[in-house]
Amino acid sequence: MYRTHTCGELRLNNTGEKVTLAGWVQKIRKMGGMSFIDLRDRYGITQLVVDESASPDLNATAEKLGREFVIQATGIVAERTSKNSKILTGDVEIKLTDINLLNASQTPPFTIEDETDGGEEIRAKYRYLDLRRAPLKKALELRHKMAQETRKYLDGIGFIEVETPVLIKSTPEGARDFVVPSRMNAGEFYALPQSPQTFKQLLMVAGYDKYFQIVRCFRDEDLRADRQPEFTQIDCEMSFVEREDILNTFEGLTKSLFKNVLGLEMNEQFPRISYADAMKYYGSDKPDIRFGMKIAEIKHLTGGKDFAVFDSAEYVGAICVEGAASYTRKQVDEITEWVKRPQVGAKGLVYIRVAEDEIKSSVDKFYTPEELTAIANEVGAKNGDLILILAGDKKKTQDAMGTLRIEMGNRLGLRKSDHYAPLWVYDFPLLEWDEETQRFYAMHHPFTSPKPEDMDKFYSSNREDIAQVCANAYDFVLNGTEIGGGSIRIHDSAVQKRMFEVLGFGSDEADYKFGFIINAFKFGAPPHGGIAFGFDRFCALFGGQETIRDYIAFPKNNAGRDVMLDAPSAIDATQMDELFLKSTVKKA
RNA sequence: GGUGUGGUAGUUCAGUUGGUUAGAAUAUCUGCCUGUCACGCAGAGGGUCGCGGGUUCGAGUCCCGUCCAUACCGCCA
Repeated sequence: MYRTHTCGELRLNNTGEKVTLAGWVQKIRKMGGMSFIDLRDRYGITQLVVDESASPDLNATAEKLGREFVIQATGIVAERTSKNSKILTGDVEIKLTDINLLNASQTPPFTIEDETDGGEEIRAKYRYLDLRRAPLKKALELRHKMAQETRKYLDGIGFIEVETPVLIKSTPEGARDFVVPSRMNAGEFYALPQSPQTFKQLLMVAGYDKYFQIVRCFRDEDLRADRQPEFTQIDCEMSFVEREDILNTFEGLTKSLFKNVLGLEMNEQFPRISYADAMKYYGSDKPDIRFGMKIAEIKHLTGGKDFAVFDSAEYVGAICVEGAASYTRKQVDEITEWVKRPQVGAKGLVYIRVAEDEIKSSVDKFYTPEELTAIANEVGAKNGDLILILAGDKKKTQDAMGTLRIEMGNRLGLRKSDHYAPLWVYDFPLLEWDEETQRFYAMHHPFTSPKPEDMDKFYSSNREDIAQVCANAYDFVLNGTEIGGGSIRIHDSAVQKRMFEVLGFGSDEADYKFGFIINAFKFGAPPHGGIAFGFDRFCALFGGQETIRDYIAFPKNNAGRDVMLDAPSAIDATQMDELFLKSTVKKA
């Protein structure tokens, strides 16, 4: 037996017991006649003591130890003379009688501590060392807990977890597919699933009316702090349900996760907002409602004063930044520069300072104090507030207002990571017209059902009508991050056929890409719908982080590389030949 | 594909107007130290200043190119 206890469990009531621990040497403090060794494992840190009572052998072994050596240590649990309240085992220490060196270690390239001295890159290369650190360990433990609670909850309400294949068929709509060449079928490729979408719908046809899966998905698109090429979804589908059934079911799941993982009781129903209102009031389809600062359209208050910028603008939007009237000219200029960056894309920024005795703006030339006060009233500004105004093309300016709102929320510290504001967004547009390719694209995916009341428009021959069709789709948003999305699906093969027609697929093309599902729908498809949650993001938000990388044991870097494995990499000529591939670029 | 930021000791960083032998902290090693827990004290070793080219008497510093990392935009049904 390697150990009798872990490094995290010994307490005062173990005093006098002979114990054996095994773990990694976190730190050695040599005091001359005695030494302290911090021994670490997954469960904690326990202090070992080598003092004058130790044998020469023991002293010799202790002398050789370095950081991250793996040892087995036997001794007697003793109460410390000076206790350490920072660690759970801080009241006790082990007076060593024996050390067994199990494995030496090279000096690690960075310190294995909560606040490491290592940067991102070196830690990614030595991920197995980074994972020894407590913050990463906590992240993975949180993820584990989330997964277990999800399974427990969904199992408890009758869901069945079904695994779906990873080698599937490429359907080049939406994100790019990762593809896998087939050795047994010359010149043909599998694709890795972007989601198990079609399979879960086929499971509905098969009668498994409550399905879920915690499943890996793959998308070959550029990465972000919250986007990895392979990521995990909590993927769900239900039959004989309407939108409300799905929303209530997964609101229940979310509440149970909050309760059982974070200890937060959320008794209120989650707020719900339409896509149109989300855009209008927050300039985003995933509003962060941890703070107010709603956007107000003020075009009607700005006209006819010869201010060309506002007069020529399709849209004028304003937000009220509470308490920011004290911002200096320099600070306002800096925000102006910020909104003019290409990433935000505003042409300029108009401000109004609302102070006790006067109302002052960057457009005083054009507007009287009374007119400015009318704007202040419209956005609900009080004394001491600063109003920020952008104008221009409606869609772009709304987006920019949304970005500015988030930025001001950050600057004012209104986006607290330990405060959770869930939100459902629904009634998304079904389709988006793309000028470049002159066709509609599905905003969600091509199996999303139009809202029943929009069915007439859906069958209209007028492009404007079709563009206005609302989807029976919904997103789950937490703190301004899109966590989940889903829809009620099309289960009628005629409607599905119309959808492919609207998307500009010929019936041959639709058959080639989606023939299996069109066929399946001819055999009694039940009404169904579902949702998928981005599990990595969900975990990161529960952990109070914006980046998902620490919640994935072995993530990829910004360029989609695994810098530890050095993948992707070239393969040798034999492998290439077997797969009917020609070497064009790199040699191994 | 684009924009910003960064690349200097094992690691995290500083390095002024282009000017002597490129510094600090931490890590490592050596010695001292019997109650430390960010131990302390004394000392030592450790550098292709990402890479290539250019300007210059002289480049970590300026210019051009390139690679890498990172955040964002495009992209992500």
